[in-house]
Amino acid sequence: MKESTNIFKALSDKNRLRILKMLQIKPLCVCEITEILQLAASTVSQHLSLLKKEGFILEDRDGKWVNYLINQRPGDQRISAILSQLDFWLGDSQLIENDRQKVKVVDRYKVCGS
Amino acid sequence: MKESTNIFKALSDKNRLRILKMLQIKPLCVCEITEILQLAASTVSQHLSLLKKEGFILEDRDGKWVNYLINQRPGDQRISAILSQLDFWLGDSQLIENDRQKVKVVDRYKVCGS
DNA sequence: TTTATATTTCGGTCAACAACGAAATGATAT
DNA sequence: ATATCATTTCGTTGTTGACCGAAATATAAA
Repeated sequence: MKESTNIFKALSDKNRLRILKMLQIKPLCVCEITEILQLAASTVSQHLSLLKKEGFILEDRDGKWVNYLINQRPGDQRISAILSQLDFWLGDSQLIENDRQKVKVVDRYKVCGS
Repeated sequence: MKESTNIFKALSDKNRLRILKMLQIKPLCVCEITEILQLAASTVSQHLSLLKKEGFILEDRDGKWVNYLINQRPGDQRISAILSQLDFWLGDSQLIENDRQKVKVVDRYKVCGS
């Protein structure tokens, strides 16, 4: 029997919250997120891996890209509760708003593999 | 303007969650919580200080004791949402159930200062 | 005032974790 | 098959946070 993980832990990291809010705009691949957050690709990959493990997001391979997207039907009710109320929990954040603006215009053919 | 603190951070620590659930039974002083969690009093004091700062609990000095209690009217809506749904977020935990049983019988005149 | 008890603050240790770059892997295109 | 690009895994490093004991503070009792 495995000790249940603390659901709040996955959300205690600011960059993981930023990623979740970005994915609410549209699915993104690792290098797009890397570009917006200005973190190493390996770091972003690890955040995504954790969010996936906890059930917040899904991955969908598309050729050489791996797209990550919000999990619309999470097994755990608490996940869907959080996802549907993320704005309520986070409040206003200029940083996150900026991220989301960038998501709308990011182009993987430009930002990846220059 | 102050950067808003991440509300999930206060809840990412297991012992702080245990404390919150204990205080939902009844107000407790530091040494009672110390006895039940089997942590140093200084550690418990720090957890309580953080929970108070975030608005989850209040303190109420009573002579040499400082009682901590759930904040029934938190300024932040998110706090009351969490407090009223803590069971939903935490699920079943034998550890926490045990804590709460102990809260019901703990006696500060016995466990403190001997 | 002195003593005792409860709590907080302080300084330090250790473990957990976020971050990085390099190497390994997966997939496409040449 | 080889080259290229996207991603993941691995090993390391610096930071953060939980924890402790000792010292300082607050209150009550003697």
